[in-house]
Order: sequence, then structure tokens, then C-alpha cells
Amino acid sequence: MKKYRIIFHIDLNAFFASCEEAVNPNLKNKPIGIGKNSDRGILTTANYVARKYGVTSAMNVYEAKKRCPQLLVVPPNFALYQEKSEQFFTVLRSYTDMVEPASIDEGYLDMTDVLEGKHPLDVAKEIQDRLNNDYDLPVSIGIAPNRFLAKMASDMKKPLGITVLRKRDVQEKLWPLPIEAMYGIGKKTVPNLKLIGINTIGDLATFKDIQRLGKFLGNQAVGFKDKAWGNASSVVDPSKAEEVQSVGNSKTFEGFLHDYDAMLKALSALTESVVRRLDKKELSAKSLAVQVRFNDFTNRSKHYSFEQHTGDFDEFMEAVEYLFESLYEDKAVHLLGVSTSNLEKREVLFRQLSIFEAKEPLEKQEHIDKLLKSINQNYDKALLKKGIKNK
DNA sequence: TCTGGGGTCCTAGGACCC
DNA sequence: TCTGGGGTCCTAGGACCC
Repeated sequence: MKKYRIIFHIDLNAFFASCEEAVNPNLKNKPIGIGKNSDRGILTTANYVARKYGVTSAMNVYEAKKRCPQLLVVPPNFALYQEKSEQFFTVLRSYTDMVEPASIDEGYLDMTDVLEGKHPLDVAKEIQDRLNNDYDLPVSIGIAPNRFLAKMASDMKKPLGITVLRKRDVQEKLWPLPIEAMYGIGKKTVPNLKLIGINTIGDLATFKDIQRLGKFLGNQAVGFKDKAWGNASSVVDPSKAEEVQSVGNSKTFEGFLHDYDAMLKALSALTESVVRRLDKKELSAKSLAVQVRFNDFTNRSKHYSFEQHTGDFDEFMEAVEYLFESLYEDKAVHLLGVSTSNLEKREVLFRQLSIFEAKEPLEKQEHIDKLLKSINQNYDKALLKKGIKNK
């Protein structure tokens, strides 16, 4: 008999707002939104009190205040959210090592081998209570045999819901949902699917013409159809947490930028912030991309590959200036972004460096110089020396 | 209501190799 | 002479998610 895995998807409810309420209990029972308090700003999150008035995340502040005049707009405090997120994952990891963070406020757990005969619902309730009582973090939990169903399930009851979605429940509980509720189907795809008569997840499941479906969903057509039947991967990969793919910063300019020098200055500030974050994560990057959004909302991006991994501001800026020069058009700029990818832990680069030991002295020195430049000076300098000595 | 900032993954087309 | 196919890697751009 095939054994189903038991996957939990745990989702923090109105996470940023919950964090603010946790440190400032006065805010509880009041409508709050997280965002910059200006008419043109948008809310990243609204708590459930505010949602009753029709305030949603991604809504702009002006509109939100129209719907809920007494709304309190709280500026975001990302350091706090980071800290609470770490607490959240620490609690999850106290139940199983098989935890895969999906974002700052949600994670997948493979609970199959740790239940020890306990009922999944009871364990879920325990996790939920603990997070809510000890950390002021309300969560919704979805329990299912795979990731997709668990994710859909955690969405069905919010806040503080626990929902079990078995494969045999799919027709009754999943199929009636509108197609836009399906994870992975976004606002560009929805109109196309409706055009061919797919309005619900059930419609997708029973759609016969896979060729035609492929026109809109590409290679993922079969995968989406499988999911609509409740078939999806149940692999929870804890190592994914460490494998950051990119580190970048971007900024939208409310008044637009018109001046080339101002743009470069902004890019320099963004690059500085990227360097700081790479330092903190002890990562170096081999690729860098610059993104520009013009006032007509067209996006352009360009990409540069370094000869070797680096975390050096000057090297980054050289690339940024080079890329931006070729992206620049004589148009006002709405957004600028700098993003690094192809990342590697500096520690790993050091290990590669000691392998390099065998090569020519001159070449080696150049290599070391470059690396040194690109790597945190003090702490890493010591490490480097040690690495060479040990060789 | 014309709107943030952090990401991930996918795809099409070109370069290049065998 | 004017013609194959497959594979991989890279880049730009887009869709999607929280």
C-alpha cells in the first residue's frame, strides 16, 4: 500500500501587522495597515480589523483611508519582521528538521515521520496555539499529502484556521474555487483561461484539450492539470533555505528622476545597500543586473558577469555604470534596481583558494589580491592567512 | 487605485559546440 | 555547394508570489 506523506503548510496571518501588534498591544483591535504614510504609498499588509472595512494588502493608502478613515498606517520595521520570522522557524524546527521556508512568513513541513501515532490535527493545533500564545503570531495551517494541496488548504481558513485537504476531498473542496484562487495562476493568465471556458479549478481539471491548454500555460499545462486533480510533489527540501539565488535592491521614485547624475547617485546607494546585505550573508556574486523602469512603465534590464565572484563595491559600480550607460534612454525614470546573482558563500571561495595554492606564485598573488579586495577585510583576512598556512 | 520591494522560476532566442 | 540535429549555456524579459 502506498504511504501518503503528511505535509503541513504554515502561513503567518497578516504577518507584518501581527508583528506590530505583538510589540505594541495597543494596536490590537484597531484597524492598521503597514506602509509608508503618504497618499501615493501602498500597504504591504492590513490586519484583519482593517480587512473588515475592505482594506487589502497592495492597496494604496489613499484608497484604504477612504474605506476606513480611522486606519492607522504604521511604517514597516523589517528588522522586527526578520526577528519574528526567525522565532517562527525556530518553533517549526522544534517539531521536525524537514522545514522548508517558502518566504519570510510561510513554510512547508514534512511531518510524516515525526507524528508518532499522534493525530496531525492535534499536532497542528499545538503548533498554532504555541505560536499564538507564546509569540503573538497567529497562523493558518494546511494539512495535505503534498505541497500544493497543503498550500491551498492553509488559504481556506484565515486567520487561525486548520484545514485538512485529502485527495478524496479535491472535487468537493478544490474544484468549486475560482481559477484565480489556484496557486501559480496569476492575473495575466486568468483572462486567457476564461476565454476557453475555464472559470474554476474543476474546469481546469476536466479540460480535455491539453494542446490548447498548452497555448496558455506552456510546458506547465500538464503540471497544473495534475495539481487540479490533487497530484503534486511532496518533497520538502530544508537545504533550499540556504540557497539564496539573488540579492538585490530597487527603488521607485515618486516624482521620477530626470537627471543622469541623480540616477547614478541612486544606483550607487542601491549598490551600497546590496554590498551591505551580501557582507551580512557572507556571500559574493558572479553576476550583476541593472533594472530600469521608465515613466511609460517599460522595463529594461541588463546583466554583467564578473570573471570571478566578488563583493566589492567599486567593482560593482564599474559594472553598474557600464550597464546603465547602455540602458539609458532620454526618458524619465520611475524605478531603478541593482541585483546580484550567481552567489557563493565566501567560505567556499576560500576553500577554492587553498586549492589554488599549487599554481604559479605570481598568478596566485594576483588572485589573492583580487579576492581580498572582494572579501570582508578584517575577519576574512585572518581566515585567509590561516587557510594558506594550513595548506 | 496607476501602485512597493523583496524574491523565484520559466521561456525564447542566440551563440557555440559536436 | 546552401544544408542536419542535438545539446548547453547565456541573456532579456515576463509571470507570479508574499
